[in-house]
Amino acid sequence: MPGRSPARSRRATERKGDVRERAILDTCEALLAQKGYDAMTVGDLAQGAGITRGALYFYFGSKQEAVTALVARTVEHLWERSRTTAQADEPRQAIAAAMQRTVDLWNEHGLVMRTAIDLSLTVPEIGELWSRTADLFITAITAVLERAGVEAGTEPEQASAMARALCWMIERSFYHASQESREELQRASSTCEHIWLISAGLVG
Amino acid sequence: MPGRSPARSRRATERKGDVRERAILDTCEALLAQKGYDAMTVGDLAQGAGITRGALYFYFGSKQEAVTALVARTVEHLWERSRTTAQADEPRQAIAAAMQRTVDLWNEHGLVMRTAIDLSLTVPEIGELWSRTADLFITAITAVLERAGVEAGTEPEQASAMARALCWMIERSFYHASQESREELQRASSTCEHIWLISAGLVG
DNA sequence: CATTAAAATCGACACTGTGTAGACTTTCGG
DNA sequence: CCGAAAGTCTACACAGTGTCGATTTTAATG
Repeated sequence: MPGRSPARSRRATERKGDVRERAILDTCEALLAQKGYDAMTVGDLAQGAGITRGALYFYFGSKQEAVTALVARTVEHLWERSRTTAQADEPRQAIAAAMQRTVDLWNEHGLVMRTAIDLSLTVPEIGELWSRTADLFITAITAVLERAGVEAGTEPEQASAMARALCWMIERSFYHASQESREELQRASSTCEHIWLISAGLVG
Repeated sequence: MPGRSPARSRRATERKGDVRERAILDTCEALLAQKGYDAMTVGDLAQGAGITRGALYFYFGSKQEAVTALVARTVEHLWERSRTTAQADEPRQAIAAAMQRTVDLWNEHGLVMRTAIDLSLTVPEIGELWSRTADLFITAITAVLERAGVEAGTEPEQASAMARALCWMIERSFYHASQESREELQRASSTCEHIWLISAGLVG
């Protein structure tokens, strides 16, 4: 890997490699949509980026590494957004807002997110990224539940564990729905929101 | 594939191939646990079953086919059980019983079930098997919700859609928990049961 | 602007796993 | 006991992977 992780500080001119690297990730995303992870070959990736396999290995050590980088790019963008978004105070509003943001997220990045989920078992790096992302959500849900009056704590029927289950519910529902259509995603969102509200004791 | 699906009727002597086929599937299950799907090779499979690769291709056309057969075997066993299990009338009891059965299922077959879920995207055959299994659960959950007074119908806040979301919640929660430990699975079950009860309006 | 070290690229090679073909052996019903 | 079906093996052709050393391009610098 070239000029990677450590604070890339201010750089005068953009290295040619940076452009290529982006091209590779873009190609990766496109191929993932076209043929899926398994069918996608390192050769395809290189060809799509306009270089040979040999050259591609200069950037990424394997298909997995490339996809991991793609997931990292997407997930960072996702963290960015969640950091800069205001949190509502009133639970009902907070829930509605969170669900809407999540729908947007899946509409934009559904493909990469599904890929991340699929690979989080087999590629530890991706597993780590995704689990950190999930933790963000779980923490947020926990906070809302507690503010709505659900007992705090980590026992099976307290806020933390419930938040985890709700998070998985949303993940899986969106995973499936986002494969179908935007409408389906919207419907899934409504259902999940409803269950979340009930679980928070905000609907009777 | 040799003497497969169609009613195997009563057979005088068991074909040698039937034994071998079972051996292959058993080996497959063991290898899945040891090294996981990706790392498992057709050669490993053959070796584990005491034959050469060439011979293995007599039984299954590929690694995927073998795993599909393993999933089919497990899932059939699962359907069998759900068919012969009595359904309780009282919703609270029905929910508790269903959750307990599901815990048992995951304790026994967690590995294969996780594999099935992972591969249901990439292997259409497995996707079909698993989606049919999920439908069984969704139907059952729907019935319980309706008996508990949740409005019937397929709109996002009616029984059917809610059942689907709850099913995904359980699937995903169990998927993760069953990787950890039996205790974790039991705790996840409690949490899911709690949310199911609340969603059915039976607690609160 | 000539130099030069780093960055980027290429083609060829060795390796591993897949799936197929054809020949050989075992099993077992008639 | 004989012949067909069932089961097995070895050998091969092929795909994709990852590595290596040689070569070309880039861009900072004196």
